[in-house]
Amino acid sequence: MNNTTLKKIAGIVGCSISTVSRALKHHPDISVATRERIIELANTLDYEPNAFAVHLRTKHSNVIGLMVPFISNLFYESFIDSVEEECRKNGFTLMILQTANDPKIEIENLKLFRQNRVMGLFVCVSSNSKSLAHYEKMKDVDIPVVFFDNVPNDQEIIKVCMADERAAEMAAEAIQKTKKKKILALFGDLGLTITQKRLKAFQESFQKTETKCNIDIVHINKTEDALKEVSNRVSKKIIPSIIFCMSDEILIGAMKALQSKKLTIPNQIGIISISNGFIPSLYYPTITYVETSGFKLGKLAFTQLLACLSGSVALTELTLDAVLFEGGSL
Amino acid sequence: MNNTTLKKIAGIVGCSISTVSRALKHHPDISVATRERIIELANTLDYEPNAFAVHLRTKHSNVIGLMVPFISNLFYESFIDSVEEECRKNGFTLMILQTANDPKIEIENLKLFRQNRVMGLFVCVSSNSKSLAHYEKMKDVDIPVVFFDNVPNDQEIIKVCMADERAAEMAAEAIQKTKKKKILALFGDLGLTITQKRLKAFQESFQKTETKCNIDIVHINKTEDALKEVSNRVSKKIIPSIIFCMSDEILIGAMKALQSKKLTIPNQIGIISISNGFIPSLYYPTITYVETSGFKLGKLAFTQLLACLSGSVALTELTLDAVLFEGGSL
DNA sequence: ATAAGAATCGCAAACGTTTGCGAAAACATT
DNA sequence: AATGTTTTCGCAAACGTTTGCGATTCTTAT
Repeated sequence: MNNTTLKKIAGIVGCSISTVSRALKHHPDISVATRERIIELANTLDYEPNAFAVHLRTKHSNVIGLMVPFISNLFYESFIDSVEEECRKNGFTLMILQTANDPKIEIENLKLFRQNRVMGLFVCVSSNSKSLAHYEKMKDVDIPVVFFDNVPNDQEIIKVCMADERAAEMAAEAIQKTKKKKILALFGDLGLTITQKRLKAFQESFQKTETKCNIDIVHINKTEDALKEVSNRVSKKIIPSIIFCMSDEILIGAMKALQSKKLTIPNQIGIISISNGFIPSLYYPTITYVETSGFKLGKLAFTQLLACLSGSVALTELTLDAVLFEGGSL
Repeated sequence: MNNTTLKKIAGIVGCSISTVSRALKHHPDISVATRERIIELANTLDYEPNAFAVHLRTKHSNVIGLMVPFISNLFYESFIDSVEEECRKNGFTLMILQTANDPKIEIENLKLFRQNRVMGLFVCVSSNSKSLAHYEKMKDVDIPVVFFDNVPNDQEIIKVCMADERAAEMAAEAIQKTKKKKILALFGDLGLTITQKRLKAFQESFQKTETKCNIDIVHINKTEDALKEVSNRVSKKIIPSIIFCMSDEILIGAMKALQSKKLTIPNQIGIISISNGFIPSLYYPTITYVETSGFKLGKLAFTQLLACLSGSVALTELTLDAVLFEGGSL
C-alpha cells in the first residue's frame, strides 16, 4: 500500500511539509537545490497528490457532472465522448450519471452531484420530468447548469441547442426541392420541446411555399411504432413519396419497414432524417440527413460551462448550426 | 452560496460537531430528542455532507474508475450503461476516461485515477498498448483492476470476457447447419487477443466437421475496408454463400456492400455476425448473430470488482456465456 | 444517601493539503 | 559594524468529516 504524502517526503528530506508542497509546485520561495532534491524524491516515491485533500482545502473540486437519460444512446454517447475529451484536456474529471428518465433518480443524482461538489453540470432533463424545482437548489449552491438536447422552455437557464427549427426547416426545404408532394412526416413525443420546435418549423416551411404538399404528420414514441406505421401504410398501398424522420429511432423503424416491403430508395420512395449521421451511414444509399452533432454540441456546451466558471456572463442560449448532408435517399 | 456544515448546525443547535455527526447517522449514543432536532435543522438547511471531507477522513473514496478507448461505441456504451447503473445502486460514483487508443493518454489517465483514489478500475486496454507495466503501479497502491473486452493475455490479472471462443464456435456451427460451403469470414485486427481467440475457435470448428467448406479468411481494420472487400468480390462475381462478420464494424461495411449490390438476404447470400444485437436489428431481415452483450458483461465485471473490494479472492477469469439469436439472415 | 451502571455528549486528533505570515539566515549597503 | 534587504523556510490554521475515549448527567438498585 503505497501512500506517499507530503509529510512522508518532508520526514525523509528533513524539512517541513509546507516546503515540500511549495517545492513541488515550483514556488519561487524555495531554492533550486532543495526543490530538486524534493522533486527527485517525490518521483522515486511515486508521490501523487491526494485529490480529496486538495479539493477540501481549495474548495475546488475540478469535477464536472453530466446527467443523461441513458448513456447507451447514439446521441448522448457522442456528446459524452466530446465532453470527456475537453474535460481531460482542461484538467477536469467527469462524473456521469443516468436517470433512466425517472424523475426520482434525477433528484437523487442531483443530490450526489451536490455532495461531490461538482463545479458545473451538463444536463439533459428526463422526458418524464415535469418541474425544474430541483434545479433551483443548484443555483443556491452556485453550481452552474448547462442544459442540452431536451432543454426546458424556461428563459432563466443556460442552454445549448441544436438549431432545431433550422434543421427541420432545412429538411423541409430539401423535400420541397424534390417536387414530390406526398409526405409522411414522423415526429417523436409531442411532450418534448425538441419535437415541438421541429414540428413547428417543419410545418411553417411548407406553409410558406406556394406549391402545396400533402403532409401527413404522425407522432411516434418507439422504433417499433415507426416500423408498424410505415409497414401498415405500405400494406394498404398508401405509399408516400417521401418519409421524413425526426430522429434516429424513428429512422431505424422506418427503414426496417421499407426493407421488409422491398421498396427501393430513392426510386420508389425517398427518405430524409435528422441525425448525427451514424445511422444514415449504415444504409445504401446513405440516407440524406440534416446533421445534429452531439460531438459538436458537446464542444459548445463545454465552452459555455467554462464561461460560467470563469465568471463571465454566459449567453442564455447558444445554438449549433444545422448542416445538410446529402446522401442518395431523396 | 449555501454551505451548510456540521459546524454550522452545531452552532445553531448548540451542541458539538461530533454530536451532529453522530445524530445524522443515527448513532445510538445520541438521544432521540436531540437527534430529531438536529435532523430537522439539517433538512431545512439542506445539509449535504462534503464528499471530499468524508473520503479524506475515511480513506474510502467510493469512486470507481472506468477506462475505454472510446465512449462513443456501441459495445462500450452498453458496458458503461450497465456499470453506471450498478455503481449508483451501490453508492459508488463513476469516473470515466477514454484513451483514444493512445498509450500516453492511457498512462495519464491511470495517474488521474490514482490521484482520485479510485477504489477499483474497469479497463479495456487500448489496442496500441504494448506493455502492462503501468498497471503494475495500480497493484502497488492496491487498486484492483478488472480488465474486459480486449483483455491482455497475462495470467496474473483479473478479467471478464465474452466466451469469445464459444461465440465463434457457435457462429461456425450455425453456418455448418446451413450446408452452404462457400464462406467468407471477415475478422478484425489480428493484433487483438479477441481476434485471435475468435479466429482460432472458428477455424477449429470447421476442422472438426467432416464436410469440408471453402473458407476464405480476411482481416479488416475498418468498416470501409469491409465494404470494399465484399464489394470487390461481388463485382468479380466471387460471391460467397455466407459471410461471417466478427464485429459490428465489419457487419456494417459488409451489409452496406450487399445493399449496394442489391443482393437479397438470405436468398442470394447469408450473413451472420457476433454482436450485442443492436446493429443486427437495424436490417430486414434481422441479422442472425451470436450475442456478446456489453450490458451483461458490465454486470459480471461489477460483481467481480465487488468481490475484489470485499477482499474475497476473485477468480482470475470469468466468462460470459454466448447465445445464438436467430434472425432471418442465414 | 450512595454507589454502580447506563445514557448522553464533548474533546481532540486525524485524514493530506494549501497558504498567510513571520522568523531566521544570508547577502548587500552605507 | 550596524542597518536594510532579500532569500529561504517553518508554524499553524484551515478545509469538513469521523471516532476513540473520557467526562458528565441521569437512572436505578442497594
